[in-house]
Amino acid sequence: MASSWKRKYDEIADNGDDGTEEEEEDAEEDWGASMDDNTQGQHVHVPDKRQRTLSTSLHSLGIQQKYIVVTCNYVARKHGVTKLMGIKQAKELCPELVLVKGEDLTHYREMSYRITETLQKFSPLVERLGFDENFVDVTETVEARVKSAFSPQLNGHIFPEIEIEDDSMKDERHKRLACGSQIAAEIREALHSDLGITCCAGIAHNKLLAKLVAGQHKPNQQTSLLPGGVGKLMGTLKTARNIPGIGSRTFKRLQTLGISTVQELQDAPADTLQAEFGSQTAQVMQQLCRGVDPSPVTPTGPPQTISDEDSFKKCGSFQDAKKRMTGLLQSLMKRLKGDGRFPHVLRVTVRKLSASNKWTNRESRQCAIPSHLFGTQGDENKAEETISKLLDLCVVLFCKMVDVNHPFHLTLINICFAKLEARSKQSASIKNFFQNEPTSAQILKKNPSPKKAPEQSQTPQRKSSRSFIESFFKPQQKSLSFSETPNMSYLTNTVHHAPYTCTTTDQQNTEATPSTSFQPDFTAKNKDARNSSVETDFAAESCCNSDHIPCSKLNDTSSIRTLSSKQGMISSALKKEPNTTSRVRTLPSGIDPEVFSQLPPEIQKEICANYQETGDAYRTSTSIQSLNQGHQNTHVETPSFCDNPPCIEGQRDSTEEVGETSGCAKSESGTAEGIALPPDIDPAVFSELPTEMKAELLKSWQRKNSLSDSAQTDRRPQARKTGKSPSIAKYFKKTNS
DNA sequence: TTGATGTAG
DNA sequence: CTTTCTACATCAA
Repeated sequence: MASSWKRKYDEIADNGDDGTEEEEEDAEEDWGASMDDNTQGQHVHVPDKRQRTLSTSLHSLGIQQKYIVVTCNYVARKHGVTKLMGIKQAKELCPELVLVKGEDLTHYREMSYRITETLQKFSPLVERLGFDENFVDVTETVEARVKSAFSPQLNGHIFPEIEIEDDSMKDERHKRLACGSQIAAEIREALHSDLGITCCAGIAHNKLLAKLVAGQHKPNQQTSLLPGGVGKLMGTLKTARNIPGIGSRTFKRLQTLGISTVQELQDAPADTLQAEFGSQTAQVMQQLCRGVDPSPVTPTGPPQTISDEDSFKKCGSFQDAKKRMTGLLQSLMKRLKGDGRFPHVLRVTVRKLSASNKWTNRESRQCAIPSHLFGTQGDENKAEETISKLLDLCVVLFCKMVDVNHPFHLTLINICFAKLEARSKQSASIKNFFQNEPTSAQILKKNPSPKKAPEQSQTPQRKSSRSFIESFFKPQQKSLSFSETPNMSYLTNTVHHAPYTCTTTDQQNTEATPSTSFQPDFTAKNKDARNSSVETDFAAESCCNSDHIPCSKLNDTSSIRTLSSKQGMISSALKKEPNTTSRVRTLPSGIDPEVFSQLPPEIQKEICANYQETGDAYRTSTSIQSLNQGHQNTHVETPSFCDNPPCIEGQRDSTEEVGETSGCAKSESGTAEGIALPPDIDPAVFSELPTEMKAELLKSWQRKNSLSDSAQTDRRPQARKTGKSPSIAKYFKKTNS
């Protein structure tokens, strides 16, 4: 059923898309597959009546993400709907357009992994390329079959489409190709019967070619590349941009050199390319445009990061940002449960609205995740607690990029868990925290927990995968280089078999080894697209609600407060007790003092830094003020760091002070003594700096002071290049272990 | 190691 | 020329 509808959809899509790029079509098919599922009635998104109509392809259908139609079927296209078109416009053009939400990738992801698991039954060498494509190296099976004397018919299409003479099968390469095509057919059948998925496959002797041939016969078919067809296949590409590995940026640079077509790239002088891209990249491109791709099929292990993001028209308040981050953390935590590992690094990325760089402008900040956050065994009811702690970390990172004291406009927030490692099983004693942290982590790393990460079991540790283009350098397969010549690739539309693996066949004529690529049109079951409410606000967790007050107990000298109550309280406290060093320490919310005290000093520092700095900043602000003049005299508006009006008061006062004092003189003298430095700056070192440098540094600290931000990181990705004050700062940091 | 950038689907 | 979501690699600092 699924497949039949799918087939129809594909045909339609195909017909409708004549002049367009291949790759785009692939993508559409995949989304189409998901639509297919909706018509199955397993999920309630599309009414029954519509299913019928949809299945006869009379209805306009689109997949919606946010306010965009990411893809749509041919019927919709007839009405003028296109990819990435706004919902509004699409509805105007096509009022009866049926939209299916496609933001929640859960089901796509799950199906994707089931597909690669299925492929792994045929060979452990399966490399994922996104959610819907896989390369499979079937060399071993091919070798075995070739030896068995049985010579199979070639299954599926061939490229180019020529008559094959009878004795052509005497050519070893053809035999291998035929075997590869058989395997591809078997794989596709397995996908169909096990998962109800249809796909295309390409069979060739390297990944590049397998991927490219796969697209020759679109819906649910497979194509094998004959040894002599490489040149012709490359010739089918309209521009060099269509070569996998040459993205939009690279292509623009090529155009700069007057190179657009594959032919032009092939003809381009090596030095010209080298001058523009460097020798390595240049060489890779030269190989690619000739259909040469020595990169091995590198088995994909479990994901190295787990991230989730949310985009929106505007996020302009701290409160809002926290809600969104909370929502992201919640879904991330759910995903984490299914994985046997825990993240050790947390990264927050934002995209600020900016006139020019609308899409390219993402900024991120990351930090280590204190191990105790995930350390405990029972994550049962701890989830919320963990989320609240993570949120605090996120907020800190967030504030390093966004000055919440000033109006801001974000269009995206992403939270990423990285450095995924097995959790420590021992109910870590305090000692473990201190000494063995890194060690035990490393040990554990070598013994991955037998959890249930999908492909984990079979797959090799970790692939040292490289980006497409770079990957071509590395493994110089001897076999390939000499046996060379042959170009047989097998690629199936949805399935790529990459038959030869460099590793194995040392001397073997890899030439014959087929590599297949599979691109299943996996059908995701779109169970609940509904919980992925787009712009919906997530229930804010208690802890992040602004007015929520202090929590836990105090540790000797430390007072704990929730982040939200935060600012106001912190600043006022500091006012009362301006004396640095021995002052009360304020910890972020949700951090248990006892646990905190057990953390390695550097982690403690990390956690405190921002809060301390905040305090410092306030205390310091007046003295620094003068330096700030030239900068932005005014803008003293309310530094409403907290979302929570009530607690802003104290803070507001203090900042306003700052503003008012602005007229002062003492431009640099103040720098010496009366000023508190950020915690990670050694006063001794600082005092020895040239005054102008001090001024420069103070300025930069002051700028971010208002908030938290220890890293004086305020945006400015470019600051690095100009190498100014921010970057200078690091040289004066205390060596913190 | 961090953060920006490029690529891919 | 937009704008979705996720994942990975490389490279400069």
